[in-house]
Amino acid sequence: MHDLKLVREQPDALREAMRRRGALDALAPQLDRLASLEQERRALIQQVEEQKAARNAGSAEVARRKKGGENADDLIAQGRALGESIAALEARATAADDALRAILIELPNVTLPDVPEGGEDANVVVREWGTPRRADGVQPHWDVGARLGLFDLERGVKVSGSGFVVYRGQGARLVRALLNWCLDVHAAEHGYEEVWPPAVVTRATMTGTGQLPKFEDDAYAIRDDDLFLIPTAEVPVTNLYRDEVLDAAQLPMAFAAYTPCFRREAGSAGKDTRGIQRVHQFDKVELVRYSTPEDSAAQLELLTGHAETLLQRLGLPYRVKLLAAGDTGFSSAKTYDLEVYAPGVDKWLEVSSCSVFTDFQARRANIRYRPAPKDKPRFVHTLNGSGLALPRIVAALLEHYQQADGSVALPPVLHPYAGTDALRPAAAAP
RNA sequence: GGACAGGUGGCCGAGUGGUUGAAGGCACCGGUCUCGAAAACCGGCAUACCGGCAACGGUAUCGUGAGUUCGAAUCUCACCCUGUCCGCCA
Repeated sequence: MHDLKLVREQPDALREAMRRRGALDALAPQLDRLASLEQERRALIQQVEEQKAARNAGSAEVARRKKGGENADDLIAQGRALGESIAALEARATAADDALRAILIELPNVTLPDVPEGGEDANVVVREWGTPRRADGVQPHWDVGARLGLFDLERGVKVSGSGFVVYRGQGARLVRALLNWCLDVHAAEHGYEEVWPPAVVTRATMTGTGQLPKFEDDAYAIRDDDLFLIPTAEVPVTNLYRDEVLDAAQLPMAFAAYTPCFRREAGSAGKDTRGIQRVHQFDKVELVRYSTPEDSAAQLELLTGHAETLLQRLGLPYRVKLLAAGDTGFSSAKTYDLEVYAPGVDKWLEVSSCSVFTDFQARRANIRYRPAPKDKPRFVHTLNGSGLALPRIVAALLEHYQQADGSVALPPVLHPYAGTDALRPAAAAP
């Protein structure tokens, strides 16, 4: 959500930001409307407040006269007339305000200056790590998974429908191992507080981080209770401090949270869905940071580095992509995607997305901090990034570490967590 | 799910239709006093929006939303939340 002041004082900046996202054509009518609604709203508010002031003065006079035993019928009649006029004006002001907010809440964030303009084609690979394994002769992960009995796609469909996976045996253990290892590294080495939040949240919470109202179709909803299954731990964790004022000394704050993530993936049917590349429920450890505005750019680099550390320790070759404005998410001001190379499917798989949201989410969720004891509260900057998102990490491990004998070696960091140094064919699952 | 009680400023707490944005206390800030501190005393101490260069003026806010009224923290309705008891339960 943007500041109304930006709408009024720098309409060109807002327009330029939308142009850089390639969204100006689509949003130009709304931007024009925004300007006129803003003026209308202000004019109406002035009239309403003027009349309310008159009514308040009249009411005070009624009180004074009644105390003195005088008649006040004329003033009461006058007040009644004012009341009707106020109600009419107020209805118009509310309508203008609602229309204004409806547009404002669906405008994406302004990207930072160093974000390239344009769409997906303008994304920039800023660095690469490791040497991708040659794709020749590498089995895709779904074949490996089936052969080793790591997951059961058919029965996932039976139980929950298309897009749901059952991990089994060593596969289930691997998922648990990865999650525990990720959390341990972030909590013990990177200074994150571990949190275990609810996976079901209210409409207000979903709105705070920007999932609603625009993307309601993407979320699983529990309609009887107006609750939603979270698409990422970002949602409950960023909303932890909604409507609060933090002390400057508390910043930056850093949280690491594991949750299952639920996404309807409406509109992406058939797109990279083979195997476990895109599923409706997956597991992810999410990093969330709150910082001062001055510090947030540096915090994004720090956060991205924390996610990269994990990929390096897993020995998975990856690249870091700075997303162009048009490919940057609705709430984000700047995003790095981390992609690991999966030789079995011969693709770069997105396993982490690290973003700074500037004050966009903080404004929606009303998360502020006080720079110094006497200062006025300011909005914090929020950030988050995956560290890491699982199914694709599992896929990349199965493909990158495939051995000639049909087994899959595991990187040393996982041995104590997985209870083994490799995944080997076991007795076939029934 | 049922019954009762309750939600007032950073905290506690008064207030059942008319100078109540809201008594009083605590906390906090400034000052007097003091060598210094404590105590005591004096003063200050919410947020958002609108207008204004500013001084300042106005409007709104007593869980949330709607309603009654010239006027609502106070009355009505709905909803949310908290506590206690009962029921159910991993």
